[in-house]
Amino acid sequence: MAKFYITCAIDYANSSPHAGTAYEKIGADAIARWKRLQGHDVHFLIGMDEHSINVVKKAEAQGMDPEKYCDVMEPKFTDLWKALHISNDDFIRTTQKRHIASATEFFKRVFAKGDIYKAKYTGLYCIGCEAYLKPGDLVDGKCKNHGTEPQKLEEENWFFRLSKYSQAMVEHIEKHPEFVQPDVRRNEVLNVAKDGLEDISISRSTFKFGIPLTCDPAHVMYVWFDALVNYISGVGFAADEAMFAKWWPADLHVIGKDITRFHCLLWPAMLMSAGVALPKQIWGHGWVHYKGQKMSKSTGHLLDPWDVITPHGADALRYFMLREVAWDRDGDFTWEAFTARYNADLANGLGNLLNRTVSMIHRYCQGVLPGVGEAGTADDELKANLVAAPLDVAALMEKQDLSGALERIWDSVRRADKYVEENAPWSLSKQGKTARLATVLTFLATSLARLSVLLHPFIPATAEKIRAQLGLSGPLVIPAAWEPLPPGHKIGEPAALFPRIEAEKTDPAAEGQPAKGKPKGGGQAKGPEKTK
RNA sequence: AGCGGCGUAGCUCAGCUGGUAGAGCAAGGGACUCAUAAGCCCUCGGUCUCCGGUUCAAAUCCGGACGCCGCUACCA
Repeated sequence: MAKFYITCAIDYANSSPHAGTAYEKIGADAIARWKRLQGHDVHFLIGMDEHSINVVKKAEAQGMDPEKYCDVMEPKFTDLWKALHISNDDFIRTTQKRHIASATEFFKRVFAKGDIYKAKYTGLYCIGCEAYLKPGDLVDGKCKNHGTEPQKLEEENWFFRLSKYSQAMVEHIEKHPEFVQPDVRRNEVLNVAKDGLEDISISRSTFKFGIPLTCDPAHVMYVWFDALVNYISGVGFAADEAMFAKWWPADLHVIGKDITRFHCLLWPAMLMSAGVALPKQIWGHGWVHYKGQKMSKSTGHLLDPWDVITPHGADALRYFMLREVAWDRDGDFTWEAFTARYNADLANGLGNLLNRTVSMIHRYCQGVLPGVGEAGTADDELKANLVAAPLDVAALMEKQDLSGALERIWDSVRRADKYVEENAPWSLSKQGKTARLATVLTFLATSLARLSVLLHPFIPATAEKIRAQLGLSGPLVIPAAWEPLPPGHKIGEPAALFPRIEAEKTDPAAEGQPAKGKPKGGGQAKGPEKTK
C-alpha cells in the first residue's frame, strides 16, 4: 500500500482561524480521506506557525509571553479542526522541540553548503508584512497592503543564496509539470523563476522569539525559513530516520495561492541546498470570498466558520466549500448561496432521498430488506450509474476536481430519486406486487449504501449518519461490482439529515436589522429591471 | 506598464483538437404522494461582451476594443 503524505500550510498563531483558513483544511481533508479510502497509508499534517513578530506584539499587548499566548491560541485552531472533522494525523507547532531541533539541523546543512552569508541590509520595513518593502509596494510612502508607514531599518542579516538556484528551479518546474498546480500558479512561478531569483534575508535580530542561528545566536531565523521546515520536522527530519524515510518527500503540499512563491521557489531551493528531496506536488488553491469581497484580517471582513457550523453543522460548511468553491479558483460565500445549496442539494436532494427510502422500507417491509425479487424498469440504468460512480469520482479526484466529484455523486442522487418515481413503490405496495417492491427498495438502499462511502471524504459525519440509518457497520470500502444488500438486512430509524432552512434568517450578522425586504410573492421583484 | 487569466441562460458553471449551444439551481405549468410542501415530468429562458478577419462552417482559430481579475518576492 503506497504512502501519501499531505500537508497544509501551518497557520499564523496571531489571529483566529476564519472560513478561508478552514477551506484549506477542508479541501486537504477530503483528499486525505479519499486517499485513505483508496487504501493509501496517509499522513496528514497541519499546524501552527508561531515565531512571528506579530505574535510577539499580540502577546505583549495582552501582557503574555509569546509562548503562553500561543498556548492560548492553539485550541482556537484545534477545536475548530475537530469540529470540522479534519482528520489530521499530527499537529505541529514551530515552538515544539522537535521542530526547533529539525530546523536547527536543517540550517546547519544549508550553512555547510555555503549558501548562507552575512550582509548589511537597509530598507523600509513594514511590520504588518514582516518584510522590507520594495518601491512597488509603496503608495504615498505607505505600505499598499497595510496602509501604514514603514520604518527605515538597517540590519545586518544573514542571507540565503536563493539566486544560486534560479536555473535549477526553472528546470525542475519545466521538467515536472505536476510540481506546481494548478497551471495558473505554475505559470506564475515559472515566470518569476525565469526572471531570476534574488537572495533572501533569513534572519532577524530585532527580537528574540525564534530559532537562534547556529552561526550567530544573536539572530533568529526569519519566520519563513523556519516555518517551511515544518513539513520535514513533522515527519522526523534529523530525528527519526525511519519515519522520515517512510514519509518524505511529501506527495502534496496544499497552500493558498498567495504563498506559492515561498513554497514553489524558496522551499525547493532550501531543500536542494540541504540535499533533501523535493515535494512531489504543491497545490495553490484559490480564495473564498465573503459576500463578494476578499476576506481580510485587517479589515475584519471575515466569515467565522462557527457561524455556519453552530446552526447547520460542520458538513453543511464542508459541502458548501467543496461544492461551490472550486479547488483551483476563487469562490464566494454568501448566505443566499449557502442556503440555496443547502436546501437544494443537502435537504431536498440527499437528505430527502435517504429519508424517503428508509421510511418506505419501514412502511412496506417493517424495516427489514426483503432481498432482490423481480427485475424491472430502470434497474439497469440505476445500477450502471452507481457502478460507474466510484470510477468517475476516482478519476475526478485524481485531478483534484473536488467539486466535480461532488457533482458526480449528486448525479447518482438524482438518478436514484428518479428511480423512485419510475417505480412508485407506493403503487407496487397497493397492487400487492411485493416481488418488484422488494427489488426497488433493496436497490435504493444499496444505492445509498454505496453513496455513503463516496460521500465520506467530503461530509464524513453525514456519511456515518447515512450508514447508521441504513443499518450498516464495518469498514468503508469503495464499492465496485453491484452487490445488493442481503435479505434480512435491518434498517435503522429515519431521521432528517439536513432540516430545511426556511426563512432568510441565515446571516447572523444581519440579525436585528430590518428585513431585507425580499419580496416573496409580490411578483414585482425583478420586473422593472428589464426595461431596455 | 509587463506577463497571464476571464467575460456563455436570472445565478454558478460546462462546452473551446471549429459544424449555428448544455448542466445544476432559480422561475412557470402538470401528474403523483413514499418523503424534509421534498421528489418526478414538461416549459420558459442565451445576438455565447463588442467589432473585424480566416473558413463551406466559429462560443470554439486570428486581430482589435471594452470590462473584470491574478501575478510582478514575503497576509489562508
